[in-house]
Amino acid sequence: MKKTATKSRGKAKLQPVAIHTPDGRFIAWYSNTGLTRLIFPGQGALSARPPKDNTVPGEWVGRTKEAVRTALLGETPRTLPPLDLSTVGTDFQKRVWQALRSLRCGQTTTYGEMAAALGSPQATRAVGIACGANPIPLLIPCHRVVTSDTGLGGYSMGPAWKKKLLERERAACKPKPKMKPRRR
DNA sequence: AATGACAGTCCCA
DNA sequence: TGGGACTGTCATT
Repeated sequence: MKKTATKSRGKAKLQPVAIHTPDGRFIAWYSNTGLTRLIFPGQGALSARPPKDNTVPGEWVGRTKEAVRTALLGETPRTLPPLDLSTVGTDFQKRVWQALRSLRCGQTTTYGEMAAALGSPQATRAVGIACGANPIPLLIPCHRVVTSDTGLGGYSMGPAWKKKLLERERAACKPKPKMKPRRR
C-alpha cells in the first residue's frame, strides 16, 4: 500500500469532543476505532465548539483528558486513548510517528537522528515534514524533535508552543539521571 | 511528467 | 557565511 490507506468513502464519521485545560480548549476527534486528531486551542474551523451529544466511549474521553492535561504539565500520561492513525499518513510518516512515541518526557532528538534511526540518514527534511503532518501533536510528541543547530526547529502549532512544552518538560522531568552534571 | 515548497543537515569554498 | 544536494510527499502546472 502506498499512501492514505484509501479514503474508504465509507464516511467513517468523526466526532469532536472538547478537552478543557488551563491552556485553552482542545478538540479531540474520534473515529470508531480511536483518536484520530487533536486540535490545539484556536486552530480554525476544526476548533468550533463541539456538540454535547456524542457516542464516543467515555473511557476514551477520560483517558484523553487525563493525557492532554498531564502532557501540558510537562509530565508523562499514564495511559493514552486508542489512537487511530489508519486514515492518514504515508508509510514513511507512520514510521516517523511510531518512532516519536518512543521518545520519553524531557528527552529530545534531532531530525537527523530520527532519519538515521529510520535508515534514511539523508531524509532529515522529510522527517521534518512528517512531524508536521502528525495529526496528534502533544500526545505523539513531535515537539521533542529539534534542529541540530538552534535546538528548536519548527512546529505546526507555532514555535512558541514547542518552546513552552519543552520548557515544561525540562522542569517537570529529569532528563538524565545519568552522571553528575558537568560544568557548563 | 516536471516543478516548487516544506518543521533539516552536511559538505565544500 | 553561503550555496547545493539529498530525501519524502503533495499541490500545481
